[in-house]
Amino acid sequence: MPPERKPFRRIGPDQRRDAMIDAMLSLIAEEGMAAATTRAVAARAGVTPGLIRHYFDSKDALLSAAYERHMSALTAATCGPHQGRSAAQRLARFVAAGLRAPVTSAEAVSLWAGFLAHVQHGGAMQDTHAATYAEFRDHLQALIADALVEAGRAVPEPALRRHAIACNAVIDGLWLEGGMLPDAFAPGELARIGLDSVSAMLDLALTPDMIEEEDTP
Amino acid sequence: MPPERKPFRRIGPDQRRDAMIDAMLSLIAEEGMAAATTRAVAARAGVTPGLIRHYFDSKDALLSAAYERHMSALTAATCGPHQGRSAAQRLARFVAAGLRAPVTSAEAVSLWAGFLAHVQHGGAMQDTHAATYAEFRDHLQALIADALVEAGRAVPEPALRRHAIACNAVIDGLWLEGGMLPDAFAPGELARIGLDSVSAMLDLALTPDMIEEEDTP
DNA sequence: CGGCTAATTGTGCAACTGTATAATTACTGC
DNA sequence: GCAGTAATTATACAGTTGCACAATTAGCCG
Repeated sequence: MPPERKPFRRIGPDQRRDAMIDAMLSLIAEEGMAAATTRAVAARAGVTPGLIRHYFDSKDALLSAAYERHMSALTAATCGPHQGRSAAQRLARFVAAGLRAPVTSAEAVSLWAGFLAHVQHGGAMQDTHAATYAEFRDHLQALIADALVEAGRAVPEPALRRHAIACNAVIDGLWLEGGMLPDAFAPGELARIGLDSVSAMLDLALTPDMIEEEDTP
Repeated sequence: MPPERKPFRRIGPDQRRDAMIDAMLSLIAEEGMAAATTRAVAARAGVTPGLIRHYFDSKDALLSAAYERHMSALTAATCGPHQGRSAAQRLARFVAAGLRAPVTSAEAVSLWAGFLAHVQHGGAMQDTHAATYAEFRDHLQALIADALVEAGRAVPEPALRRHAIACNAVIDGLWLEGGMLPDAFAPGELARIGLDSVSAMLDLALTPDMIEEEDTP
């Protein structure tokens, strides 16, 4: 009797890559970075450990790919093309989008936390980190500038930078709290607090009705 | 010839414990959580790996002790007894203290990041986390309440809670940015931004002169 | 000075990790 | 159909890790 070997199907290379990245992400989110071993990832992806090395140069490469995917998903969900009649409305929607699921969620924050330590201590992940951070803050600063100009206020660049730093901080802080203590806030509460805070800091009215869905097609 | 054995001195038990905790903390801050193995910690503490188990039930117990120490150091430095003539001044000093070294520093944030992932996934560290967080926010909320009452403003409890959440978020966010991009901000810049933000959010004047050192003994 | 105790050392081990590599097999083009 | 090739499996290996345990020794108390 021939030794039984696991049967398998060949699927598209991109699909396999994605399956492994998905497995890695869900493992980190659910059981933490320490549990995300090559064997565990392979098992969850329904493959043999050896296959990981066929698609990625090393475990670190897989980790980098996973990090990149997670961060670009977050950025896309927040910075995505928010339509709005006014600049103020676009800003309001940006703030609210970042403080709602799926961006603000226990899984997203858990993942980010798992990666954070690895980002700081060398590796290719630092580039992704810097790029993501810069994109987010630049986007926010542009939205703020537009909204202030729209309101007829000329703000010099240093003050604009400070505004962007501060608004970014509130959003980050609320995002963190919301992800780490999911039950401590009512749905929509964080978005409202974020809106109020940014309003106060910029002295610019951002009202809840700005973020409501539009039913007019 | 008798096999040479490492000579050693007996030092107070508390001192040894502290040495191991120190070793663990500096190791995590400098080289990340992954590098903080029992052997590495023992080596840095100038001790044999076996001794760790004599003082701590497990590596996790040492980790918990280290986490507790780091967080209580942070809390003490921020919530510490800030004297001030007015409630507004005490609030201003609280904010500024949290956004200055050593609280806001690459080491402190690196350490926190290293622990963060472990906190979320079980263990005794969650209690420390919850306690630290609650202490910090309650302290902040009390300071805000005092400052608003002092200004003759009666604020209902739900609004007060939202204020505390928002102020806490700005401080956390700025702290994070400051620790992760230490060179992106001028000295004192974060404290100023924090002060301005809290001022705007509470509609309460917190001026830079409130946080200056007093020379009168 | 001489023992007692606990602090400290040294060694070993079983489990696990990332990775290398050879052996198989499912699919593709002819 | 049939060969060729890339995808996939299986196995093995060297290094590390946390931890257990017995052997030593420093300091204290009489």
